[in-house]
Amino acid sequence: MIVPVREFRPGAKGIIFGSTHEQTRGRSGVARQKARTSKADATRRQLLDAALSVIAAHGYSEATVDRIVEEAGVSKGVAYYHFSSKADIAESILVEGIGELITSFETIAAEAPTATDALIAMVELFASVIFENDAFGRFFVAELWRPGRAWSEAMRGHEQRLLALLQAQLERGQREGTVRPEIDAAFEAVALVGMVLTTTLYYIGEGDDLAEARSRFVERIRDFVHHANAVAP
Amino acid sequence: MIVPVREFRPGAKGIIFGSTHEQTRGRSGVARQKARTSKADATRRQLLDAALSVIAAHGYSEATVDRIVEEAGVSKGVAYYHFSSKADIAESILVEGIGELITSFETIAAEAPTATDALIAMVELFASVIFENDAFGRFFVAELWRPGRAWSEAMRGHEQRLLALLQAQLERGQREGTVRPEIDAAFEAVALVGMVLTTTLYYIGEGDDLAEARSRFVERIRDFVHHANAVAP
Amino acid sequence: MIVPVREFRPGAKGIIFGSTHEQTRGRSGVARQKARTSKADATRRQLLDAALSVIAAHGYSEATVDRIVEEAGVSKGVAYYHFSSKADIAESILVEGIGELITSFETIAAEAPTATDALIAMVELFASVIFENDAFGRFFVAELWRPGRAWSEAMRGHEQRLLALLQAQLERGQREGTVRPEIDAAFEAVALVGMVLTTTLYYIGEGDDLAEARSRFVERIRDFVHHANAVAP
Amino acid sequence: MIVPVREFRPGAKGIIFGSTHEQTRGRSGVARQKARTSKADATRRQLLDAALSVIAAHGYSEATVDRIVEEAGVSKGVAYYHFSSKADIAESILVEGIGELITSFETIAAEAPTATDALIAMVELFASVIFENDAFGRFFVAELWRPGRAWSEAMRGHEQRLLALLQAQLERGQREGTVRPEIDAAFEAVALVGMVLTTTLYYIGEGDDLAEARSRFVERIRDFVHHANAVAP
DNA sequence: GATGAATGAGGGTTCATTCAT
DNA sequence: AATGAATGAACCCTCATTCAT
Repeated sequence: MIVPVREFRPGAKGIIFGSTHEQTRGRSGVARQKARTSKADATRRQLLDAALSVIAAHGYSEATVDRIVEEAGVSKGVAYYHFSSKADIAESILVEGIGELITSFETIAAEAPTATDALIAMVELFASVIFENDAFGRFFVAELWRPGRAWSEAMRGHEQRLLALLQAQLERGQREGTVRPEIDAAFEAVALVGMVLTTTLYYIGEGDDLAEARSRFVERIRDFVHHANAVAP
Repeated sequence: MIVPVREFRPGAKGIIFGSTHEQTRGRSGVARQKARTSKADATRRQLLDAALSVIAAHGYSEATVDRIVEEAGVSKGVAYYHFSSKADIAESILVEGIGELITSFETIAAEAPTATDALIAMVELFASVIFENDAFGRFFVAELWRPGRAWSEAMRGHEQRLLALLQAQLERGQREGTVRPEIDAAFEAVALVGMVLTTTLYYIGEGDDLAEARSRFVERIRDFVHHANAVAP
Repeated sequence: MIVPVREFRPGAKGIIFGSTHEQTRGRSGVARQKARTSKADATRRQLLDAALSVIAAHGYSEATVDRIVEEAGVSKGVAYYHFSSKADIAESILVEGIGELITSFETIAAEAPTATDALIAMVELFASVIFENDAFGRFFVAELWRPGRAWSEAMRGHEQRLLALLQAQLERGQREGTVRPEIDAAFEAVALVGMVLTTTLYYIGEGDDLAEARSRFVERIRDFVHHANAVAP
Repeated sequence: MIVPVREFRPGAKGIIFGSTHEQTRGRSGVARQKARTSKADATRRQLLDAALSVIAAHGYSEATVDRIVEEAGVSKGVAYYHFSSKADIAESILVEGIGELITSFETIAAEAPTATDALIAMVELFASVIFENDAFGRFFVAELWRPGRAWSEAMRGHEQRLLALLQAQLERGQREGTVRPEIDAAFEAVALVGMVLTTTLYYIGEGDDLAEARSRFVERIRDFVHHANAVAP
């Protein structure tokens, strides 16, 4: 019995769920203000959105600040008013995005009746999110294993928490007797993330009819994960 | 009964199997000559090796030609004598590396008695290769899904062939009744590549005792793949 | 009766008449702005002036951007902020310079009472301009017949208009009965430009006392042109 | 009465008259040999021909040694065996070409019955030569007034001799009473060269039917020169 | 808060020239 | 005589970042 994924969705906000404003406080020059004006906030959000689309299209290194501010329709100066560097912009995107994922995973973990339900819901949510925001997905894969990337501790921590949440459910499943005991939960968590990410992007890249493809895709991921992990009936 | 993977290995040479020289002829300015001197060939190989290590450490964009030639111990000019651009160097690495993988996969496909044997051998070989040459693996993951990458048709073709070889064995397995019929072979092939790549790099990154870790790792990949695909007994 | 050339001179400004700023708007990255700040405009002009002097001294190919910005006393970056390339800088000079010549020629054409007056005034003005700004003259000759030059359509168009203005007066002269009817006006226009350019530069190169030399020189050009074209009395 | 130009033509040889080998001795490494082998000579000639065509097409600065040796079908090493530098190659072309012109002019000067005959013959020959070898003509114009050009004394000397030969005939014409006494012979010589060069190239550039255009063209040059210089009847 | 002109280090690439073979 | 691999100085251009206004 699968927990309906939709219910786990937090109120729409943030990068990956298409929010329009507010949320994580950066460490930028504006952070000291108790309440940012909505104008400033809108500018910040515009910059993040523009940055995400530019980075998704060309990769982090090839994305230039010029291009980002042009896409955002603001001047170059503001970018450096709201963020301390180009890396700061990019990391904000990643941290916010993964943060949302973590929040959702935590909700799922807390509410799902069984480990199996939780795992399937997590994988499905993950895949859906990437499917609907491939810009973020593309950036995520590229950075996750990019050699020499220099994101902060915060970023590393976020990655670890995301993996830990999956790993925890796998271990819970082993205790519940629904996940094969010989499985290495840490290994499996990485495998899941890698697989979801790569297959999703592959599918999107195919240029199929997305609406139709998505449900088939989620079905496949679910099936794959199920068989890979489930104790034989 | 598993076909011993080792026997499929072609004579050690080339990028990913640690060759020392010779092999694929590039399309560089020098390519028209019938037989490059071994000296020139050595220089070319030095450049490729140096480039691979630099790119693996810092990523393609951050890798500078200056750094590559310094590592190779040659002048900047030769790099452009042997290759037409920085991208050409990088692509040569990728194409040669994937080319070797393809060759090995083809051998496996031709010799393995069953689809299951072939699949396991392929995945095992793939994982082993990445495990032993993480520089190549790192470059491969980074480029495979990098947004806006501009490798040539040749590169695209190589990727497709690699996936096709896996897909073919999955389909063969379905015909042989050992791979679940509801599986989408194309989807599965992508999932396998993504999973092997990401988990391998994760493992290497952990900094464990590699020698020991490797056999456990290969075991896990094999187990995962088996359960995900095999028809329940 | 010769129309006094001086009266045709438009208000002194621009490249060839020694202006200090403003005027033609380039098609550079900054061009979309409604009104550049005078500071930015000054920088742009400094770059053009510096470029002209460097190019005049060493030729386009030998002129380096480094040298130009050094001469202009600005950083390398601004050069590319105001212009899209080295070629763009050079072409701006040419286009602005020829543009001024065209404007003057048009004024002369409109005001001169006879074709003969117009022709003499044009040639005299042309020679004077080159005489006083040999940097521009040198660049002009070099580029006008340089093989493989790749200036834009705008540049080609300007050349054509300049020649057309001369040609029109020659034809007018033929109608007025003061220019020999057997003359090919198009051919003659080219001959005039080539001759003025080459002889002027030759004279300047001689290093004579310029002030004195100039009037003798203009006299000779005028005499030469007169005899070459005039209907015998 | 015009001296038939054709008779002044020296036996076909050299750059501009389409010779096949031999002639001016360079200061290259081969110069000490009393008699170059015909093989070496052929190579040298191939290089000069290739260089001329490349330079004519792209200009001196844009012409690369690589391109020249490729066009000549020889290796890069030989180029530096036969010539000391790229500039040496280019200058050899210029010096040989102008040298032939000088020789022809001297013949004309010695044989023409009157200054008028000589002048017309010279201009006609000059125009014909450029007309038939526009590669040389293009190179000549480009270099003659190129700022910062650094050809040797030999080159300067050749230019001076060419001008001097024209100037001498103009002065002879003044003594003979056929050239207007008020003309400055030195000035006029420069004007003639500049005009012939520029109009010829203009004509060639037009892409007209060359065969037909040429005679009309020569006629115009002759007419122009005649009227510009001749004492009114 | 916001602008856009300015900076300058450094990147990829070209090319005349040299030299071992 | 000839080859072609190798050198390295320079060149054009990019771009993250700063700062006066």
